[in-house]
Amino acid sequence: MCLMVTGDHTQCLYCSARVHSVLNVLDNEKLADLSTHKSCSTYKKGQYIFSENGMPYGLFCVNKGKIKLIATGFDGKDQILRLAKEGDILGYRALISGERYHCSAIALEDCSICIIDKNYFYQSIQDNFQLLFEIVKKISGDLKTAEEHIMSLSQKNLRERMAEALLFLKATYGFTTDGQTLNVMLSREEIADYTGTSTESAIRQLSEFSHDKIIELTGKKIKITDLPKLIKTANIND
Amino acid sequence: MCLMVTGDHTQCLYCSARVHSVLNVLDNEKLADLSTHKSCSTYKKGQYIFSENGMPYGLFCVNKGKIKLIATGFDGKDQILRLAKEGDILGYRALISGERYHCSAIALEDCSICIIDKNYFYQSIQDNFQLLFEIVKKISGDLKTAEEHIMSLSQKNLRERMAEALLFLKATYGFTTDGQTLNVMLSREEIADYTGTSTESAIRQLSEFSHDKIIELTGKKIKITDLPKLIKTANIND
DNA sequence: CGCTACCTTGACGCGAATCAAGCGGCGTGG
DNA sequence: CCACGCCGCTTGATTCGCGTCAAGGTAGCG
Repeated sequence: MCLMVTGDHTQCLYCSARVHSVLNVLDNEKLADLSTHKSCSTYKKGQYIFSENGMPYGLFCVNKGKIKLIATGFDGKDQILRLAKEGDILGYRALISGERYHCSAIALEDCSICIIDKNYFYQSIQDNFQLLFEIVKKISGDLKTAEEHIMSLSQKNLRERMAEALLFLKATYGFTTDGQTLNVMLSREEIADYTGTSTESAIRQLSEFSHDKIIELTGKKIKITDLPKLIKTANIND
Repeated sequence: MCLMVTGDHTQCLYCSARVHSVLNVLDNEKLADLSTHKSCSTYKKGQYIFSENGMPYGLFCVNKGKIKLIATGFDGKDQILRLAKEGDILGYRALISGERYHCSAIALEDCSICIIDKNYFYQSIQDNFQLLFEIVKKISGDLKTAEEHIMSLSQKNLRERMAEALLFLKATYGFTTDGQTLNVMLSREEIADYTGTSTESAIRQLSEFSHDKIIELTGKKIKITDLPKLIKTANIND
């Protein structure tokens, strides 16, 4: 049987993001049932999907669009903690641990997102070892990423961290069709918020990379012209 | 029936650390069975329990002692990522995600630790939703802690981070019987490795706290004499 | 009793934050 | 259609926190 992936995301079975999702471990029958326990929304660029300190009421499942997860410091400066794209789930950490959100999710571009009912989700993971196991692996990956970020922030200088940040963006969103340009448009401030620096320093570092012929900058587009040199600059050991 | 907690940790049923462990969700029968699928070891202070890049062969379960989890930077400087104590499990992240260890575990003092067979562990989490769920909650907590650490490193100055570090040690290991002295002895270098600074700067900051009458230093003992002021210094929002 | 590992303090220099000012693009309203 | 204003980008000047280097003290251990 050939699966009809029509892109009708109200029907999980036909969701275009299905193959990239941890929910793909569910069989067709369960996916069809899932569709009856969720609602769909769209979010404009810049809109909050959920907010720090809010209580989760469901699991977010990204059908389309890019999202940043941020925490805001006491002085108002943001830190980008994670990035998400289609097929990703959001809000699983708070849902699993039964806590409030400790960060906010904001749309980086117009998004289409489904919300799976909380109780249905709890029931699903109890009935389905594979589903919970996939989610644990996801959280484990996030933990590893976070701890690598800790290493980076505590031991590396700005130049190395910025190189890592660009490589992280590449790993997360990939390139556009030209095979060199990062497939995501972030403001300089957002790049700084991931890297853990000021906007001005981020700008200076990017323009230094540009002078070093490692990248090319055109507005918010970033083209990586010398990937080996960028990797070398990042000083990654493992 | 009254449980015999004799402290014989070769029998999980009677392990003194049981009540603090995620494994406590198992019933008596399962705990008894667990004892037949594990081995016990002791580790001297400073000894490696597992190493970065090693393959996990089982789940470590701490019966006694304190442990640091560290990652070593390319310049040889360590970063303390997590701390563990009796009742804690170790090595679950790599085991779940099926990867190599991305950090090393080192005994901060003489330890007694059991190793649960890997395949038995996999079988246990498949047969027992509650066990896996407890472990997910544990990893979720670790992720939250790690992301708070990221915030701290990227936005706070040394004074705030050091205050946070002392509060973290208090939250993890608590006080000794006097109700003020941290129940853990770390070298200045280890404190620096958690805080993300140099040994010299850590020493200077601790001695500044001492002058400010926030703490009292006696060798490696740290007595928190003004907890409210320490909390205020840490600038914690949530 | 001496060696080694850890702790402590001082001096210095650099990386990056901060402050300030000018530029450019885009959307809105006259 | 053009002018205005706002927001993001960029660059320069200045400051300063903290890392690094150096030297000396102290405590524990064989």
